[in-house]
Amino acid sequence: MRKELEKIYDPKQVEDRTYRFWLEKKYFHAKREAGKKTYTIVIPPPNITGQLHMGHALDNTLQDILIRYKRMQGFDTLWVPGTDHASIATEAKIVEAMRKEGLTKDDIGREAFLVRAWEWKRQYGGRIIEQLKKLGSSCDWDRERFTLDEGCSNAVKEVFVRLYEQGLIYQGNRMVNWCPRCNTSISDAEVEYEEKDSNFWHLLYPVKETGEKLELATTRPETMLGDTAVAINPEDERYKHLHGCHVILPLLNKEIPIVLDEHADMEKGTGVVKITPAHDPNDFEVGVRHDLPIVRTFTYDGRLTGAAEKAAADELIASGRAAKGEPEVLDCGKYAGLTTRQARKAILEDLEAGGYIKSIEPIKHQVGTCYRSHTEIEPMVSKQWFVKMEPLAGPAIKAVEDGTIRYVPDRFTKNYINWMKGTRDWCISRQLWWGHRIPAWYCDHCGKTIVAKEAPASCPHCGSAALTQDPDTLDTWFSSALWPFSTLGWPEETEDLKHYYPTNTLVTGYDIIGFWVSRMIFSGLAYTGKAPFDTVLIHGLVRDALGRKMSKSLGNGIDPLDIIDRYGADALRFTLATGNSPGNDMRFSDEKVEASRNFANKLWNAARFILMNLGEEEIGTDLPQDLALEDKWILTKYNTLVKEVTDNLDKYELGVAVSKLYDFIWDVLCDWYIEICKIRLNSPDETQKHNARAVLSFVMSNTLKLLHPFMPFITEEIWQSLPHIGDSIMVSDWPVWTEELSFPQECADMEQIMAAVKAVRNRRAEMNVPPSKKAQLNIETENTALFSAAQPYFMRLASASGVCAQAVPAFDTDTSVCVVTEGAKIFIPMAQLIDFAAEKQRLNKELEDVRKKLAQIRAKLSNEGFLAKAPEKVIAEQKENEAKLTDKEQMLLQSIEKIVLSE
RNA sequence: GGGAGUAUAGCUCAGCUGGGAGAGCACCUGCCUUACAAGCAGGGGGUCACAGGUUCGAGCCCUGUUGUUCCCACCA
Repeated sequence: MRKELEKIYDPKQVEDRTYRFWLEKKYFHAKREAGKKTYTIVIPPPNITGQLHMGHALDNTLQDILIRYKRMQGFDTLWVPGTDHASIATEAKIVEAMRKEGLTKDDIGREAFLVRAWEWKRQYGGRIIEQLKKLGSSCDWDRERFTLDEGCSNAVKEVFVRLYEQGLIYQGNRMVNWCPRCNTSISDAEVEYEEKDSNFWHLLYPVKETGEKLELATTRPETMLGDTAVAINPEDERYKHLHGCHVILPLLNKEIPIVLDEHADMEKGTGVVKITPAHDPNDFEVGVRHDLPIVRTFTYDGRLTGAAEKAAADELIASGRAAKGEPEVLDCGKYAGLTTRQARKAILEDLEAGGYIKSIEPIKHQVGTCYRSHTEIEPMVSKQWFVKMEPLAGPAIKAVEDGTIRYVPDRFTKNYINWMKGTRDWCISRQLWWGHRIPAWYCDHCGKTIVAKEAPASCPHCGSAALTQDPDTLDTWFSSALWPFSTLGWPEETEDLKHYYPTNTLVTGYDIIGFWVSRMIFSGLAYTGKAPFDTVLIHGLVRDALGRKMSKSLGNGIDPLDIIDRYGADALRFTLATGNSPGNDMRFSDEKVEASRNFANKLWNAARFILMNLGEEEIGTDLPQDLALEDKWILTKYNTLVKEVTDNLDKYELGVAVSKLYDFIWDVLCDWYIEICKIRLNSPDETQKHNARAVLSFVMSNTLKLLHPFMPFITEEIWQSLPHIGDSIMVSDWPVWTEELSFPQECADMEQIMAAVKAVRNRRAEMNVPPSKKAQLNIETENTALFSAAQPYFMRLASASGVCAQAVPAFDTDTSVCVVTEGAKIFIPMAQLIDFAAEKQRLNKELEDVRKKLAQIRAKLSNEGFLAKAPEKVIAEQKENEAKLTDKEQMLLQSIEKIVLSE
């Protein structure tokens, strides 16, 4: 029973139903089939706080195309889905929600906070999964994972303990980027630079020994209370007399040394730099070199320190439990408790009053901000956990250099290697609650640190049972880095891990190569001994129609769900695949989706036409024995398409593959083949009818397979209506190129006729002859058999009333219009319809064009260099062209003469 | 400061290893030709950013210039 299809394709009638059908049939589920090659992708896990945006839509469309393609090719295919706990982003949202209730984290405590967080996850974590399903993603939902689930947490602990034992994780007082808003440290990669207006304040610090005033510039005067030195360049002639001297720090009246350090750039400013080791990364390094005291003057929530903070720090230092490099804390006295912004103002006022400000110079300044909250980050010395990168980076660079892992497109290799080489130690501890808690305990008694997967009962050093776990959690990316193998069960040697790891293709945007891809690579190599994937397919950003980044603040984001609602998931996927070449950004606009929607509708109507013509006849999936010229032509074209689509998918040129499909379906299949088939479908000959139906059905059904990875819903719907074997197109066999469907001679013949049809149409259109006005075609050709047999084509496609083909010139050329195409001169006797003057003008223009081209070719052919050095094939081609054009020139001259005669 | 991308029709972009400039949208003309007006047929429109170079031949390769986008580092 065949369904009656609607005139306009309605995705809403099809998509949800079809998706449920696939789920029920368990087609997405990977079964670990012995003897089959595997193909595995792990999804870049979206944040549980997130809503599906265009970036996700693109990323997942590309993955689904690859997965569906490989599945049809017979691979044992697994696409692992899941979500990311996104510690900093999620925590921020929960804190924000609590703030509206008038609550803070400290009010409710860690446990109650985590209860809320899990509740949040329960409520929103599923949302984005449902949205991915709307897209048609064929993920194995039975294997869905979450970065904070038991298995992933186990993997995290395993890695932490191993790295600690290998000395690759260490704890230390180091300069970190502190976000006072999020109240946590963040990694270097999480700092974004934004240009802001600011000032250079030129300050004057009195020199103790000479009494002169030393001028220096700063952008952050509020840090001056923490200055522990002033640096000058050892080579700087201007200040040689100050070597070994001291300055008096204004406001505090504290004596601090003048140190000699390369960091002081003689070219910049006055060549003098104030050194604040606790609050500037460079100054910290200077401090280490000169063994300067580190004086912290900011609290972790961005205020100036006071007596209480000083007392706490003093006590810690006195207890002897402070780690090496623990900073001193200053009681900032009258400034204590001010925010850094308030402190800047107050300190500047006091400096001004004391005559310490020489001048103020406005500048544009790149300021580091938190990628999450966009708050200005404060560099702070604080005790954090770090991963030592150097030993891990080496193998990760090698794996890409030696081709174990390949970036597509290749240019991102360089990008990656630069990142890897430049990377500093990775700060992995976060002062947050939502995340993997660091598996480290401190003995309250002896102060030693214990790192273990499970909480130890007592201190292995002193036996004390009084242990306190490190309150911090790990950077989200620490667990994401393990994603390709933690999701498959690592560190357990699970069947899935053995079977599906290493994975194959990782699909992601270039914006997280540093954050994520590089960390997965070194993690995979270090912990599993294998590269986690063989190919990294990089795509660009989806921008709006004006080329701007889609962002919340601009409000120019386009909601993929809205697009699906209006145009269907297939149209969205097709749009995203079509404009896309690896690594390049793309612009998204409604017009493009409309074009895709129109394409879907075109396909739908072609299918309707075929189904309508199949009638009640039972047609198998085989081709008929007796193929017509047009059948051999379309099959040859189809066969080529199979090869092109397959090759381009293998090269990850998904955009090229999909545009080949578009051209074939629209131009070749619909505009030509279906039109030609109408001849036989309307004929009374049942065999002819049957043959046309069978070939149409064959070509459509197999073309649908090629299109299925791109437009899964509509292809399934149509495919099931056509004669088919099996339950679903998504598990049908991917077509392969075959010699049997290659008919080069017939293909060339057909194209000769098509060229003639086009020429006739063209001429008629130029002369404004309506299609209803039929005309006889008299064709002078050496291939009379072909053109005579083509009479039905000309009648159907070129408004011919009849065709007469002869080898010798025998037509009444005086009353005919002539068009010349390859292999034929066609005379159309409709002199009475023509405006002779216009026709003559047109012919002259064409003659001019032909002669221009001819001159070019002749210039080449008379060039001795060309004849000597160009390949024979090219020379032959040029000669052939010359002959054709010469022929055409003659024809045109004759035609012009005819017109002149008949005038 | 270091690196990468990109510049082709009015707009968005293809153009594979050098060998007669392409598509979609937009525009113009003619068609409701019983699958599709979300359609069919035809058409106009380009100094391939600029300047050199290599080559018999350059949109494509090399050098430089300009515009534009992005990444990394630094900016006391």
